Parts: sequence; C-alpha cells; structure tokens
Amino acid sequence: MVSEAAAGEGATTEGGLNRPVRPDAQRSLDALLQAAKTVFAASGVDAPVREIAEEAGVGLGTLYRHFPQRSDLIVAVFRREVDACADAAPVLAAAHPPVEALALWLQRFVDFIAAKRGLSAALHSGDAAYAALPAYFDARFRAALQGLLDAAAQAGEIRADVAPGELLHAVAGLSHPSPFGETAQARRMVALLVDGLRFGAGAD
Amino acid sequence: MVSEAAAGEGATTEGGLNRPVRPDAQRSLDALLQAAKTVFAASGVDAPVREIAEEAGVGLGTLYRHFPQRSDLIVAVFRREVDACADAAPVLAAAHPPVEALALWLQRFVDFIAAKRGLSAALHSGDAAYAALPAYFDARFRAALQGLLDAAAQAGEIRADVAPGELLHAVAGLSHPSPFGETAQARRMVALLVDGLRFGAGAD
Amino acid sequence: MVSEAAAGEGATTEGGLNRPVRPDAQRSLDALLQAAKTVFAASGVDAPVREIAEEAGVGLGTLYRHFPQRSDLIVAVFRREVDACADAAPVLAAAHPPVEALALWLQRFVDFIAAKRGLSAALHSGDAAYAALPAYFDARFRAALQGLLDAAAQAGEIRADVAPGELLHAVAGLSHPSPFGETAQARRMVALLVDGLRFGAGAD
Amino acid sequence: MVSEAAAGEGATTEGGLNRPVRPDAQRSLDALLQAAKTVFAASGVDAPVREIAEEAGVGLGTLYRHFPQRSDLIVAVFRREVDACADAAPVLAAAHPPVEALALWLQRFVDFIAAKRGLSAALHSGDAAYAALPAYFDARFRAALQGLLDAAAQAGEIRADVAPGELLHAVAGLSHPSPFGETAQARRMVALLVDGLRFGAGAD
DNA sequence: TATGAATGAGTCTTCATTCAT
DNA sequence: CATGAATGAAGACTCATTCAT
Repeated sequence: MVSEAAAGEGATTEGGLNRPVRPDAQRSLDALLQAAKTVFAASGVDAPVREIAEEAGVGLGTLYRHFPQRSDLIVAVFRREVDACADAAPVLAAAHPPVEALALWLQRFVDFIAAKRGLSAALHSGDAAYAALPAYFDARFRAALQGLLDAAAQAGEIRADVAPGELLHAVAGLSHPSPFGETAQARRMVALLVDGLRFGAGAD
Repeated sequence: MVSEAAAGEGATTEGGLNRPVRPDAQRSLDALLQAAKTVFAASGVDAPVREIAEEAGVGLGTLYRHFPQRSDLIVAVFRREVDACADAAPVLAAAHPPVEALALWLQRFVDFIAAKRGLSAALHSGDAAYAALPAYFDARFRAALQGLLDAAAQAGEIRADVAPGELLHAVAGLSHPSPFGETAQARRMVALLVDGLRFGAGAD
Repeated sequence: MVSEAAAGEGATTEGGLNRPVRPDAQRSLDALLQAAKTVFAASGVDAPVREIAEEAGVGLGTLYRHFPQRSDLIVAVFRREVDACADAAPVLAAAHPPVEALALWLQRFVDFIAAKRGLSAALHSGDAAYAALPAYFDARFRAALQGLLDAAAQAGEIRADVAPGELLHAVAGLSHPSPFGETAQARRMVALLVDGLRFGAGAD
Repeated sequence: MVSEAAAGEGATTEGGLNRPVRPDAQRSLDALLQAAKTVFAASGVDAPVREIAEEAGVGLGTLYRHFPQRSDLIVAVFRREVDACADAAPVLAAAHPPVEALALWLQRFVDFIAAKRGLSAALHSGDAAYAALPAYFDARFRAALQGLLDAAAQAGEIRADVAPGELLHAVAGLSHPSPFGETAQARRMVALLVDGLRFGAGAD
C-alpha cells in the first residue's frame, strides 16, 4: 500500500522532494543502501566503508556524498528495514484471514529483529544520531500491529486486552538468541503466544 | 565447586595450577581482568588494547604476555562473570528461604545479561575462539538454577515442571532492551515469572 | 592604458577580444574572479575549488571551463589586483597635488601587498605558471610610480634621485608583518619615507 | 650560554625532564626535527607527514607519538631554529670584534628569516597553537641583539640610540623577497644599515 | 619479567577532475 | 553551455603487534 512509495527513499527524507533526483544519483543511492544492508549483516556496522562502496559498485566519494557520516548510512538502512516490515502488515491483512495475517506478520517481525542484530549495538551507543530512531519504529510497528490486532479482535478470534507494545517487546525479547536456546525457538514461542491470544478470545 | 569447570582454562586461571604463580604476575592478571571488564563495559569489546593496559596500570607487553589474543581476554572476562554469577546461587540459597533465593538469583542473572551486552556480539561472531563458551555457561547456569528450583519445589513453594533452560532463555530474552520497553521492565517481568511459578505450586 | 599589458592574456580577459563574449559567460567570469579573490583571502590559495564555485554561484564545470588550472585562476586574480592598484595612480594624480598623490598611492600599494600575502607563496613556488607574473607587475607598478615621482619632482617637491624599484622594494618589505612589528607600522614608515623624499627636495 | 641546554630539546618542554629519555626515543626525536626542517624547507609546512617520517627514517607512528599535531612539529622546528640563531650571538661575540660580530649575526638573522619563509604562513594562520611563538622569539632575538649592540656601543664603535626591535623589524622586512628585488639584495642593505650605525657613532 | 617505543597496515576522509545529464 | 554527480588518488591518523631496553 505504502510499500512502493517507501521503496525509493532518499538518504534523509521521505515524502516528495521538490527537486527531481537525477536517475544516476538514485541508482547510486539504492545500490548503497542494498550494499550496506548486506555488508552490515555480514561484518557488522563497523565494516570498512570501502567494502560497502565496492559492494555497491560506486566510488568512495559517492558514498560520502550521500552519507557523510557512517551513522547516516546506518540510520537509512534501519529505516528502510523498518518500513519494509511495517508495510508488510496491510499487505498480509489484505491477503489472509485476520489471525493468520497476525501470525504471519509476527514471524516477519521476528526476522526483522534477527536481521537488525548488528545494528542494535549502534542504537544503544548513546550517539545522538540514533536518538530519533526508537520513536520512529515504535510508532511504525505499533500502528502496524494495532491494525492486525483490531481486525482479529473484531472478528472475535482473539481477546482484545493486549496492547501492541507489550506484544512487540515480548516478541523482540524472545527473538534474541541466547545460549539457552537459539532464534529457531523464537518462531515456536511466537506461535504459542498467538495461540494464547486465540485461547482467550471468549474471555474478553 | 568451580574446580572442574576451570580445568579447561587457557593462559589464565584462578584454579589450581601446578606451577606456583608469582604474586606479581597474579596481581597483573587480576588487574587486567578487572580493567578489561570495566573498559569492555564502557567502550565495547573492540576498545583499544592500550586502554585496558593503562586502566590496569600495567605495560602493553604484560597484557600480551597473559593474553596473546584479544579473544583470550574476552573469554577470560566472560568466564569470570559467569562464575561470579553462578557461584552466587549457593550463597543465596544458604542465606535466604528457597523462593526468595530463587527470585534474588534471577535478578542477579538479569544484571549479568545486561552487563554482558557488549560481549554478546563477540559471542555470535562465529569466531572459533568463542565456540566453547556457550556450553560452558549453559552448564554453569543450568546447574545453579536447578539447585534453586529443586529447593523451592521440595519446599512445596513452586511447581516442579519448569526446566531451568526454559527459564534462563525467557529471562535472558526479557532482559534485553528493546525500543518497546527498556531493561527496567525486565525486573518486573521476572518477578512476575516467579509469582507464576509460586501460583502453580499446588498444580504439580 | 592597460590594453597592451592585457594582450598576453590566457583564457580570461577584460581587454578586447575579437570574438564577442556572451554576456552570461562574462557574468560567470566576473563572479568567479570576485569569488576567488574573496576565498583566497579567507582561506589561502589552496582553498577547495568547490568553495570558489559556490561563492560565485556557478557550477564546478563552469569554473573549469574558464580556468582549467588552479594557477590560471590565481594568475587572473593577481593580474586583476595589480591592474586595479596600478590604475589608481593616474586617478590619484588627477585628483590631488603631486606629493599627496604619491603618498596616497604608496598607501594603496601597502594594502595591495598586505592583501596578496596568500598569493605570495604561490609566486615563489617555482611553478612555471607564475614565471611571467613578476615581470608583469614590476612593469605595471614601476610605470605607475614613475609617473607620480616625476610629477612630484617636476613640481620641485621631492628629490629626483630615487628609482621607483628601490622604493617599491622597500615599501613591500616594510609591509610584511614580523613578530617585531605588525603591518600597522607599515603606514607610518611609508609616511616617513615620503617625508624623507620631500626633505631632500632641495638637495637634488 | 644557553646553547648546550637548549640543544637536546624534547618536543614540548625545555629545562630538565625528570624521567630519563630512552636513547632510541632521543634519536627518533632528533631525526624527526632534522627531517622536518629539511622537508618544510623543500615542500612547505603542508608537506605530507609521511615524507618527513621517511626522511627521518622512522615509522609514521613514531612521528605521531612525538608530535600528535602537525603544529607541534612546526613549533618544535621553529623553536630549534630560533634557538640556534639566538645562540649564535654570544659565540660570535666571543670570536670577533664587536662591530664585526654584530654584522655577522645580522647576516645570520637574514638567513634565518629567509629559511623560515614557509613557516611564516603558519604563524599568521591564527591557529592558537602558534600563539606563543612570536613572544618567544621576540624575547630570544631581542636579548641576543641587545648584547651585541651594547658591546659595540660600549666600544664606542656605533651609536647607542637604536632599539633592537627596530633593527630586527627592518632587517626582517628587507629580507623578504619581492619582485622588485630578491633576497640577495638583503645582505647589501643590511651591511648598509650597519655602516649607518657606525657612522653615527660620534653623534651619540 | 615488565615496560613502552617503534612500526606500518588499514581506514577514514577530502577534493581535484571528469563526464553524464 | 552549465551543472553537479561520480570517481579515486592522496594524505591523515589509529592502533595491534613486535621488540629493544
């Protein structure tokens, strides 16, 4: 729904820019974001900048033109991921029955948490560049999940007394690996959570 | 109690070695481990080695003598923390009623998880140097918690059908901060978990 | 008056060219020279080219079209300054009594020396691009000063045995700041020099 | 007088250091200062740092250990030159008759001014790192020259009404090259100045 | 054995210059 | 013709590691 609009994001803004973006610049931007995502996942957010530029097939200067600070790039990648995940909610809602959509999206959210693991350290580094991010995806995700919960509750299939924030925090926590159980467990536990919601449907 | 666990030690140890450790060497070692813990917490595990040596008040060469690889130092710090946390279990058990000891130790475990956050990235880096660690503290913690659970169950104060691994994983997950709720929440949720266990006491 | 001096111009000129200069091109040129003067004064002749283009409000490509080499721009700015200073001589001569005109112009020359300080390093860099400059302003300044000296001497107000080159070198030297006395001194010392010339008027 | 004390200067301090300097460190320091002097003279104070390290035959890290900022190196070289020049005064005074010593030292000073040309730009850059330098060599040079002037005046060979500051400023100014006369002229003009002083000897 | 000086590979970053738009 | 995006060489700087003292 918003997916394609959000797809071609610039480094800093969303919504319509007034100045038309040159196509080559846009290509560089897309390549950089994709490359950064890949490299961050493989080598962490401290990976050499040059590696990202090479992966993207652009010059180092181009990278610095678009993202003067490393944090700019990290933030942009992060927002992209967040948007992609949040945007999946309405799509799933349109294609599946309410509870199934809810379950599918939560699994999608588990994947997001797992993928962002490297970025998480940056997030909690205290760097001011990341200060705005938590509020951003709190808003995005809460809204996305609220929609799914409402639909399922209205259909009478789950209980209505669960706040999206609670659920997000719990799922996020369970998605982290620990030596006492790996991420694979997360999917099972999330499924269990959803079952719990369904179970309580009548209790509301 | 820790002796067999410490047996597999590398360059550093506090368990009994056959060769007598010169007292100044032991002082260097202690200072280094303490300094590393501090610096890792403050600046992450990628902090400059020199910083640790300075914090410890020893020369760089001394650091390298004891810990040829950075990973040696990380592992040593990690094990120390694990041991300190696991060793707290019997102490608490001896000083408090069973359920109280259980609750206190789980809070202690929350602190451990929170403190090790920086080290966690290293753990999941795939580096072979860290391969043995997960098994190590899985064993240490599982044993520690099992003792506490058994004591409480035998006293009839909690249900007996909870495996220590499950609990550890759950608490570890809840101890991670997420933008949807910070670590402060963890303590409350852990308390809630314990209450849950108590509540089910009769159901066993 | 300046026409033959300007004849040896490279890419840039204000003298008459046979091909009519498009008005927009001329505007770019003027803006660039003005901007370069400003930026060179503020940040030295090694200032980023981009800064000059931005100050001028033109694109980088435009700058390079007019001045393929940095030295081309430096030389053009230099000549402009030299011309402006030299051209002031007849103007002052027309508006003031001989000795006063002489004094005023020497002060003007002090300002020129002070302003060109940044460019001076380039001048003595040995770069062939600047080889022609010294002769150029030697000629321009010598002629300008000679006119003023002649007028004053003919009026019987100063002695006639001073060569313009000597005076220029002395004033230039005195205009340089040194830790033993700053540029502010220069004006006083130049005034003194002129007084010296007047004093010797009868001795000729 | 101060010569030998000033000779083995560290990067930052003068006077006795309490910690003995390791001989290899001292060797590095000397090599670096000598190399910097050479390179600065050849390529200006903006010369690549690596060039200096190579010229000195030390690693880049060693250079940065001794001189964390480029300005630290510039200042150290500057002070060394100033000291060398100022220290020459008493030596010349001991080896020559008063006026001859004075003339020889002024020539030495001309050489200093000529050599420091590259550094001069840094001096007037407004960088706080250089703020203390002018006062330093004003003090050093004024004292050095005062001694020579006093000796010559006491011997009745020159007039006594010339302040060292005046003379220094004048000589410094004349030592700068200008397109109207090169440095070679300076020596002649300085000789002339000294003659002027001698001429006025009786007038005092 | 402990110290810290020296080394230099690896990164970041800037900026002159080219060239697609 | 003008613009400014892309490029990459060049230089600064850090820091792990070695080794003389």
